[in-house]
Amino acid sequence: MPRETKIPLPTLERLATCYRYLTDIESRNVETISSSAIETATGIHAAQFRKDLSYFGVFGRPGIGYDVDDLKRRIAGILKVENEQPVILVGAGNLGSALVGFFGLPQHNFHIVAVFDNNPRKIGQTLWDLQVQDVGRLSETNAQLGARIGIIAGPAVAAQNITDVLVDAGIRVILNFAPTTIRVPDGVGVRNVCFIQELAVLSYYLSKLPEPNVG
Amino acid sequence: MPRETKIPLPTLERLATCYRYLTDIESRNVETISSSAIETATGIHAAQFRKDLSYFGVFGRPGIGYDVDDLKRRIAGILKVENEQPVILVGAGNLGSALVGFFGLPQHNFHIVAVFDNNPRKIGQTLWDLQVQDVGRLSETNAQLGARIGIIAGPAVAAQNITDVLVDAGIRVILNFAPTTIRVPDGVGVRNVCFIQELAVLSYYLSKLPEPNVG
DNA sequence: TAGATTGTTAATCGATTAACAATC
DNA sequence: TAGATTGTTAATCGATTAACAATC
Repeated sequence: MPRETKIPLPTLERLATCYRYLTDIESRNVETISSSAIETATGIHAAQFRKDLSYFGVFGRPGIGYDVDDLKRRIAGILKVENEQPVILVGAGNLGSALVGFFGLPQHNFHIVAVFDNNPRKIGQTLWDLQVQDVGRLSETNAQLGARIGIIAGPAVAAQNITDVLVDAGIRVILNFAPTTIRVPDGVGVRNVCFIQELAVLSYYLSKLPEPNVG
Repeated sequence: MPRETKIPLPTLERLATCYRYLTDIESRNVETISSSAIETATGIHAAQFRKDLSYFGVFGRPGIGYDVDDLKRRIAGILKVENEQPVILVGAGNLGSALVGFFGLPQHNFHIVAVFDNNPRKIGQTLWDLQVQDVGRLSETNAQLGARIGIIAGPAVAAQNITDVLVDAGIRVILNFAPTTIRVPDGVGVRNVCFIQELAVLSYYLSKLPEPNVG
């Protein structure tokens, strides 16, 4: 099998942004869209967007632009988000609860099919339509469910243990909300979301901004 | 005033990661740490980390490494996270509630001092130690509080309105959790966190991973 | 046809990495 | 001193942008 050209990570992130945008405008009756219209709406540079698509041989029509439905389908095909995918979540705290209840997830074909925690006070409780399960039974449960996407919404101290359990249960990619670095074996993908780091970067921005209304 | 060298964004993100890590190990009695130990712990390449620090004239000792306390203080000074900073939050839903209750925020000197919503059923309710206020009074309230950091935890359809209100109220940097692109005037900083986009990128990873146990 | 917008190339820009003299 | 690790330079690498012939 010929190796696919290595796709830059920023390209994938931009395609995800674009896909989210196309989902937004689907309801409106727009048939075609140009790369510069996408730039206006999303901030993604038009030439860059066209280049991003060119990695995958996605084509618009010169002089016209892109068919919205077609473009959306093509990007969905690239990101492999056309079909429902089961997701398991570890950590039934506030954040975990927010994620399970987040209506945007099913809308984008991600379905949280099980929630786990190690806190006996939480195990057995109901979170929306799911019953919180003992994290000790995660592997067993996922043998049935077959999820390959996992979300860590537990505290930093537990994150590495949770990671190990997830990987053991066949999870192949992990979205980590715990503010700590987790180690995974080769062949497992991780993305980290860390509120505090985001705020820290914004704090730097803030310190560099000129003060308004001074003098 | 001589213009400071433009700092690469990835440098700031790495410094934020490093800072979070140094906060973690503060409790353990480690006095010094080398750039390669930081690489092991955080995945940040050692040479890159040293280069990152060099933008700011932060120095370790050849042959020894970095004094942990000193390094932490210096990075805090760069990111301007040494002192408590007030933060206001818009959106008292599940995510907003999770953020207000997130113990990691005060630990890192970010204090959510007010929560707003436009839903009459939520206004007046208590979220942890805060009472949800009418978003219509945000500007008025923030005139007292003086927060310059804002968090958007509302739905995508409301995000642009919320943004405008925040900017109007003197907010200078915004952490946006709504899955949509917001427009801000020049001089206002934004960072977006979008769960769905993270999952979409992971979904791509997943499709590229070799299937284990096949054949 | 004229106008608009594409895909792609080449030029630019910026970030990462390797290497090493300096130094604790 | 010998070993370790720094800060910085130069080389490499990769991503972004501008420009334009092709084409609807």
